[in-house]
Amino acid sequence: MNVKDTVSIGLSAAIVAVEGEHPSVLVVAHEGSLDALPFGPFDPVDHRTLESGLRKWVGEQTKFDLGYTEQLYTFGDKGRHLSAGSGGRVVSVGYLALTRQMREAPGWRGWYHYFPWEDWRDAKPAMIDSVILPALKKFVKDAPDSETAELRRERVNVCFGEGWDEERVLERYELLYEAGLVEEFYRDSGHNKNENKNQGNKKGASLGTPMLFDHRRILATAIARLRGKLKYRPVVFELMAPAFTLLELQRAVEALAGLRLHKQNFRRLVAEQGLVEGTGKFSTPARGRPAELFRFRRGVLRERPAPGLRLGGRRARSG
Amino acid sequence: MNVKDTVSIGLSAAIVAVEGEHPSVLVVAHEGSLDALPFGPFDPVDHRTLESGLRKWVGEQTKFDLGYTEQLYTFGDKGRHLSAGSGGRVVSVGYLALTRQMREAPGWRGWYHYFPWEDWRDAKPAMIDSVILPALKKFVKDAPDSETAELRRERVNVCFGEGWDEERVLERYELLYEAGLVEEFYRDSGHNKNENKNQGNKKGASLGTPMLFDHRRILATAIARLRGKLKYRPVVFELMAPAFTLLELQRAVEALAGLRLHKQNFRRLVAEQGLVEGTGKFSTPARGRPAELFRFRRGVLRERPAPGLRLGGRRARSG
DNA sequence: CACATATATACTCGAAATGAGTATTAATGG
DNA sequence: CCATTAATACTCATTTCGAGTATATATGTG
Repeated sequence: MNVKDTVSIGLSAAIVAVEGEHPSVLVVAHEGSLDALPFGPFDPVDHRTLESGLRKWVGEQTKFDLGYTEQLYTFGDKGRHLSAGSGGRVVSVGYLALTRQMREAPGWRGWYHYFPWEDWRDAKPAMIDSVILPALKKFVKDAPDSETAELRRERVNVCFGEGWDEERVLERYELLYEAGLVEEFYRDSGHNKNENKNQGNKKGASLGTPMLFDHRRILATAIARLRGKLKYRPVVFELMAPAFTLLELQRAVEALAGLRLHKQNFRRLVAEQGLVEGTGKFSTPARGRPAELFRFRRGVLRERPAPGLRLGGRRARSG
Repeated sequence: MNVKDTVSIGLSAAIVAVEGEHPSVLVVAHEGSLDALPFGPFDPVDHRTLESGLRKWVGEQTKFDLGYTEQLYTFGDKGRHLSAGSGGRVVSVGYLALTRQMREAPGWRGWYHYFPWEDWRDAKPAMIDSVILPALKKFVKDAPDSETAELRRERVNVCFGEGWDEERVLERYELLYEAGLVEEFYRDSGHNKNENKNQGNKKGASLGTPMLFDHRRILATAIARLRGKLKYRPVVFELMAPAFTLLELQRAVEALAGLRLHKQNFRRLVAEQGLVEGTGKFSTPARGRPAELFRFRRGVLRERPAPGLRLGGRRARSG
């Protein structure tokens, strides 16, 4: 068997935590100073399942125990993984993992560094109108034929047009990739950045912080999945301390969704869903009225078919 | 490199079509006469992406054009997939694929053969009360400790208790598997069926038709995913002929969801969403008033963020 | 032809969920 | 006492949903 015919399997994990208003992902330092997700090869001899292989590698590299984990997607695109010329084909399986222990591990980095266009909490990110849309317009115009142009136009509209859908993180990243707006595109294709006409950014700087291999794509998948899951599964609580105020809970959800929510309605929702129960204790804030501390009510899982926080209320800051 | 160290990648597909009221999946005959999903190797040299590899061999083997495809899950469990003595490890990537051409290919089989408890269109399947729930009650009672019992009770309630959630196909299958109610459990564990006390079915017959390896699990994943997707993505149309009546569309959705829908509301929904447009032509039924033929409006994709058929209306037959 | 049958299509109506407020209360620091 | 910060209570119009009733248009039968 030729080395070039072999397939090896890479396992990568997007390990997510939220500290206050900042959703973060654990990254490891790497060659070329590129951020990378903790990853390693799957060893068919040592590892009984894909997930146990992942846990082993992550444990060795980060000293972290993974709690909740979920398989995301398996990527096998030619040319998307290799930068060094080692030859064999790599198929990579991505995982999402949630944890609340953030400790003082040095590797945590806010995920909006990698996806600055995904944070709409304060306002629509200016870069969308100033950089992204003009460049994508060019991408549509430069399509080889009118059919491709129409397809591209539709994608641009779905991804960045009217009605922001916070779940389409992956679709947006893929579109930006294909349009040559993220660094990884040039690395993967071997083209020089300045050759590309679609380049919307004059200075040659790409959008967001790039990552090693296809790790940014995996992270995009993780964020998309997590944002979707929030709505019908009480996953936020995996990221919260055992006791929290309702505002802290709301801030965490907002951080993950990249949106502001209507405070009163958020509370109504949480109360009606029976997701939490009061502890009788209260927060001691520096200023302002103390809020009651709540804990997650495990019972919901028994009662409700789909307990989650269907967001919806996209609103300007009101509290 | 030792042969035993190599990993090969298998691609399996749940290829789904709907004929009238019957949702079907393409299965291939196999050793031991067990039904199996079509399975093909991923070729790292020929195939640019996993999905293109899938399309290629499905096209070669079945002469079918896949429309919509979606990756489901990647399994790598040791011993769970025996690659006929060749020794190497197989990691299998499962896909859901939709097609409308059913032709006279012999391999189509209704998916409720494999999951008879999932079809609630006529009524709640009697086997749930007569066989499943008693057996699961026993499964709860036989738990090694009270904590496990409580967990099992919760799962039973979520899966088969009040409020049927048609999307939990995989959860239900996994529960039945663990409770020893499906054939695959005995095959995988090597236990004799009659040893098991949890066996709720006196005759020793298991629930539903078993499949090769973990293919029934993959199919359960496919059905669950498809049922979920129906609600926010216009995937049904991938399964419909180019022109169809609204009742045909409704029947197809009902077949997939395993539920009856309220006819008038279904029409209202379809109309409001702008999912279809009339063709001006009419059906010519044997009896009854002819219905207008509709076609899918591709434009929705441009206009709506999440066009789908959020079902909801679980109702007795009314038309 | 009248009529049973099967289906399509239109319209109604109350209940619940949603989105966006206003108003009031409880704490703190100066 | 008052400005600030946040919690909490309550209101209200709009939309969506579930479940009907009513009527229209075809066929084939006695």
